[in-house]
Amino acid sequence: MNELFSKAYEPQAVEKDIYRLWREGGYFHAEADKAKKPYTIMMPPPNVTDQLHVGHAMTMTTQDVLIRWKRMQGYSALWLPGTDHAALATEVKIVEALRKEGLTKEGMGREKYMERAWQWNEKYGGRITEQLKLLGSSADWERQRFTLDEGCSRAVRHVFVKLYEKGLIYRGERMINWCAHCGTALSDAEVEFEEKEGSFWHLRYPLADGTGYVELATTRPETMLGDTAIAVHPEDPRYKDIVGKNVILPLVDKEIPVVADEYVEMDFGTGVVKITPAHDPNDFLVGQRHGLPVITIMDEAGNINENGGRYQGMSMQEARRQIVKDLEEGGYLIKVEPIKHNVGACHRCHTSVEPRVSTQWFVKMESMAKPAIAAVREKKVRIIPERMEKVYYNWMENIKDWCISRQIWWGHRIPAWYCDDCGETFVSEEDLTVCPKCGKPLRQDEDTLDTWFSSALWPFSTLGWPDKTEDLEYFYPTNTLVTGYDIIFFWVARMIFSGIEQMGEPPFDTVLLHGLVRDAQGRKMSKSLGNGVDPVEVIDKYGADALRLTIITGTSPGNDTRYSDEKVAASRNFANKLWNAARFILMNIEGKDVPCALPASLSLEDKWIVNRFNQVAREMTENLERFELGVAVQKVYDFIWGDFCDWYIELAKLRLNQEDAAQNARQVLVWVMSGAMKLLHPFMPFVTETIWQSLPHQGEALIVAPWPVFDPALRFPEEAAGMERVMELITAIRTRRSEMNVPPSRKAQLHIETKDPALYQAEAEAIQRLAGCSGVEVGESMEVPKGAVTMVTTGARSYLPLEDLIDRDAELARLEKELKAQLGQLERAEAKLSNEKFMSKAPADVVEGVRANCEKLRENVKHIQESLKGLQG
RNA sequence: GGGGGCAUAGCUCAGCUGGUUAGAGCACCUGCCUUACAAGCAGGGGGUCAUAGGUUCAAGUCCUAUUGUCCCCACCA
Repeated sequence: MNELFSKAYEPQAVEKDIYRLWREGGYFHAEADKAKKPYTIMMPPPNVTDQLHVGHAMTMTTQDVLIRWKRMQGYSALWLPGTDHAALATEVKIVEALRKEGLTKEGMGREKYMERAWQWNEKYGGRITEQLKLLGSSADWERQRFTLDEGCSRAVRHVFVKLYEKGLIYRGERMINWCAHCGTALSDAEVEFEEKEGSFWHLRYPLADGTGYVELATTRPETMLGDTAIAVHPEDPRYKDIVGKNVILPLVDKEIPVVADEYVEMDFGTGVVKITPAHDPNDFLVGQRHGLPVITIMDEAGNINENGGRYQGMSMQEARRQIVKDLEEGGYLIKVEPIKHNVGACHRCHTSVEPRVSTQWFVKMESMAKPAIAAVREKKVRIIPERMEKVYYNWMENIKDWCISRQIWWGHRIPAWYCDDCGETFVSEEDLTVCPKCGKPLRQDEDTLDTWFSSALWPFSTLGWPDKTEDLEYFYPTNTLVTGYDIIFFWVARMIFSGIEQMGEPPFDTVLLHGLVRDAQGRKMSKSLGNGVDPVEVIDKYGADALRLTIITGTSPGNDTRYSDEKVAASRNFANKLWNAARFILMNIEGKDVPCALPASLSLEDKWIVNRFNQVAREMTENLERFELGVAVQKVYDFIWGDFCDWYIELAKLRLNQEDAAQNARQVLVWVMSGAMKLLHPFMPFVTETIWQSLPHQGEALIVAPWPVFDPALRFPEEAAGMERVMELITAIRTRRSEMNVPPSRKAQLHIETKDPALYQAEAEAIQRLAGCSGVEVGESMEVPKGAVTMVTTGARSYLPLEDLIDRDAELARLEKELKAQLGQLERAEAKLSNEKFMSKAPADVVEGVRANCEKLRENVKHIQESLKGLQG
């Protein structure tokens, strides 16, 4: 026997070797193979600098289950892996690393910085892919890509130029979200709103004609430096007279007009709004409508600029304090009211974003959003769970232009060049140096692109696009895109419109959205809470299979799940269960020639287990097709533990000791175990491969073994039902013995009264062994033995004489209780059958079911009544 | 302000298009080292399926409302 087969499963001892076996076998690699159908998953590229967390474990396990299943089904299954340069997220880390060395990016200059960034990237990046391998990810590592590699960069430039030429990319002065800490513009999707305690400062702006003042309220008093008007609602009777007049902007001492605009809500605050077109998106629009000047008062570092007069150089926070103080001293502050309001924060660093007008590059969204919406509406792209479609529509239908330029250096530099001499702008796939118009030197745009611009192209840029490659032809469009519902906007939506725009068809047919993994208390895992789980540690302790099983068990698409060590321990126990079942089989086939094939003749229990296996194979396939991974794995778990181990192996033990029956039993054991390993393999690849390799098998590896297909020749419904009646009896005896505290050593002769003696006779030995009887007597009718307990089960009444152990009154009471229960059920069933409406409206098979049940209950009742009579008499 | 999820055993969750007596894992109780496994085996207790209505022959499942809880979007200064 294989000496690896220690009593307990030790994942650490096998996982590395098995992974190497797969890689060396080249099983992860997929080719454009015309003889096979393609099945493709594009791995959502983790950030280069990421460390494995349970969220990755969820995403990757889900994808690996699907890809392994499809590979076994005979598809050319490509799971294309890679990493994302994660522009801003990574730059933040690089800058931080430099800071520790006392360096700044500005200090070292762009060229030096990029050199260092790439070095840093090489050193710290890529750890994530090694960690993904620990999970068992069967991705095609030969095709691994990086969003900043040469091919992806070429695709990015190609798309940029194409969209620019179509007028879908433009540069302009617009209101954007500015993160002063990161020093860059952000897209709307990168702003998170957090509810914060703030203040509502009520201010008094004097009318320029000296006839009084106007009261207004603001949450951001410092922006008054950029006020170019105040606004009231045109219908507001309170302010009719002042529209068109000027007020004096306090502290700045400048006259600004009072305008009327419907944007103002009369009921909110005082009904007067200060208008700061440069630092509020709504004010910007009001400003445009009224031709107001736009005065930017904040610089890129988040400080008050030269337009801020004596406040110049202060941070926005400092300026606020000083301005409030000055307003108070000047008598302009009426009152301060506490208020809860939502404040936008940078998705990366969580500092408050400041709305700010600046010149940026944008992608025009309207025309691309339309076909992207239609693709989902028409089910060209199916979103699972379906309810998430609404989230997608809602975003796509209200989408604004996408700000794609970032004032950082790590990323795809915008392929735009400016001629300072003639003022022309050139956008080009090739680097330009001199102005094609006037021959003067050109200056390239300093900015880089939003990281999601390149990941939006992932499904085709990774297959060689813009070249027309064989891979692209074969694998595009891809099939299943697996990701968390939290990045529908960032990524899924953008891939869909990019795929349609560039390739003419959506990049995948299905989006499978899984939930988030939370901690045991249901909280989001986060660094600040310190409740994160390191999957590498979990794998070390329990094994990758246990982690994978835990993550898939009990989850359904789109629903969050909780992680706990206890769950992983339970999964580890299941791996151990498999291991021991395999050990048992190996012990029994050692030195014998046992093919992995069903024998010509099958016993009752063989037919039962084979029938069950066949059924489970079908149910699993159905559930996998519906992406119900949690249900699918539950089926095979129950089959292996509940049916195969608890019943079939125990039944087989008998036959293994009988010369004539042993070989058949061995073959069925091997065949079913091997088949079960196939069904479980996508979920628990390491332990199943290890076991499968140890058992007699055909083919070189389980990872490429054919997925079990439902086989009509293996249906044995009659025999399976018979076996289940026998099992019901065994359980009933065990229960009775346990209830009566009969010690296991105490055995008695079992009498079975049944209309189907052949069935029980055939399984007499099994019943004797599993129920702990001294012998079994079967007959069509028999006298109730004295001092016996009675078991009424489907199709049989059985007696177990245990005279001295029986409390006659207790046994009577028990039978009475059971009779009552059965009568109650019978009554309900009969009521249904005599209910005309039920009989006329319920479908025939339901009626038939009730009728059959009714008959069974009547028989049970009869049996119990007879037993009662016997006991009383 | 708009949208959505969840609410089932002490805990974590299944329960597909409504159809016999609502399931599993963990925890708990009882008895077992039955030569694959004590990370195990056998048995057991425990649920008026959040609340109130409604549809139906039939509701955990469908509809309406309510309560609690979590999330997403919007961002009225």
